[in-house]
Amino acid sequence: MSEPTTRQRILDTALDSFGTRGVDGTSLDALARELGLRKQSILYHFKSKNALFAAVIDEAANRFIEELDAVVGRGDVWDQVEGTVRVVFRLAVQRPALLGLLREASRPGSTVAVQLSGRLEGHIQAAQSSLEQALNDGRVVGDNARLLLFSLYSTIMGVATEVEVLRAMGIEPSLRNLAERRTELLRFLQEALIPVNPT
Amino acid sequence: MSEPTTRQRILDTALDSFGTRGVDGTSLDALARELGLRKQSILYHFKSKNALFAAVIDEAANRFIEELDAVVGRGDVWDQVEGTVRVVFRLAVQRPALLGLLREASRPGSTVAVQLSGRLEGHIQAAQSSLEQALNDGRVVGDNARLLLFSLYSTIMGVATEVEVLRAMGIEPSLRNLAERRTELLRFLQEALIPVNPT
DNA sequence: AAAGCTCTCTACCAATTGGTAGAGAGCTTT
DNA sequence: AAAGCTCTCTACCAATTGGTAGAGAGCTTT
Repeated sequence: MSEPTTRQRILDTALDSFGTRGVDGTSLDALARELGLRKQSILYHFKSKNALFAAVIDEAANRFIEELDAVVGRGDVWDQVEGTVRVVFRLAVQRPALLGLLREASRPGSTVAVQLSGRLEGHIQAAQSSLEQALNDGRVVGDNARLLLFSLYSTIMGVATEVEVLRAMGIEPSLRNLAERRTELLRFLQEALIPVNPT
Repeated sequence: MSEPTTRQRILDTALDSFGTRGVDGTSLDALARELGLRKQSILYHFKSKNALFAAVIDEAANRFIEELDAVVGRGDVWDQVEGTVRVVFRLAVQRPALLGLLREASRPGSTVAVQLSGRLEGHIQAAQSSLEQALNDGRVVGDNARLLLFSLYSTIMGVATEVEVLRAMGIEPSLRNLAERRTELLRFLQEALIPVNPT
């Protein structure tokens, strides 16, 4: 376990801060303070705040892809959905800022959205064609693979991310009810996806 | 049709700007410029930027409730789901900033989240007990009304809001494919909610 | 007509923002 | 040991931020 480089430390801390307080809500001075550095040292490693943001997005994409690759890609479509839910829920506990950053980056009109989607393109394509196949074989219910994938993404990310909505509904997010939430989500998705009479 | 008051004009413009560029991304000077005023006039009507934000959240809650009341509340659970989808999709076209603001306000750690959820409490309660009833009667499939409502919310808001994700999947959001997206969402939700053999 | 209220303005301000210039410490290469 | 490279620092800076103080125009109430 070698010491992380300063550059890597900056990326890590920036990911957490950007993902929780937002990019606009994070000043370079505050970030540097957190790192025990001066802002000018950050600007040595990244030529501007925007360049840092772009690098953080790449970093987040890498982490996300890394997590997904470990679980998704093998097995039936349903195994893949289940694996994705498992990954996303684990991240919601271990690294909530990562999901927060994805949320920030996918805000309408975001400048880094294109960059991020480029990084995830392969995974999106793979998921889509896997879903397409399952639709043709009748292993999954639906008309349009792309739109179905979009609904799946929205549901999973929303359920894992919208903790304030959860609070508004009188459920304090906790580790104790996390498993229950995940089970209910999986039940919901299974109901939506899996045909009753498999042919 | 009477002239709107300056106060109302500020609320309207602030809602649009906060909802699209974010609160941090909107300076009082920029807002005033858009209104043809000086920032000090805004600060006359609202004692601070934060007070303005709070008022905008209330305004957004009112508009949202108003839209929902016009469609939801009568008919079966499914009619209510369908009505909600219709309302949210209409807003996504006519007033995207309103949905953007809800998104901004429900960010994890948001200070106004409590305020907003207070305003929507009645509606959440009504939806929940309506869903509870339907679960008991077997008109809807599921275990837990609250968590089911949470899944529904996540799916509907996500599908209506995540336009950048849609782009990442190769679908340019347009009015032309909006109807298709809504139909697919409704099909997905129906599959998830409505039992195959109604007893 | 005088007094008061509503509202927008000009004139400022301290703090914070992202960013530049360049010094200098310490290690590595010649 | 000299020269060069990597890295962090101090010293600044112009622009922008949310906000205060208070003048004054115009309408309404007395």
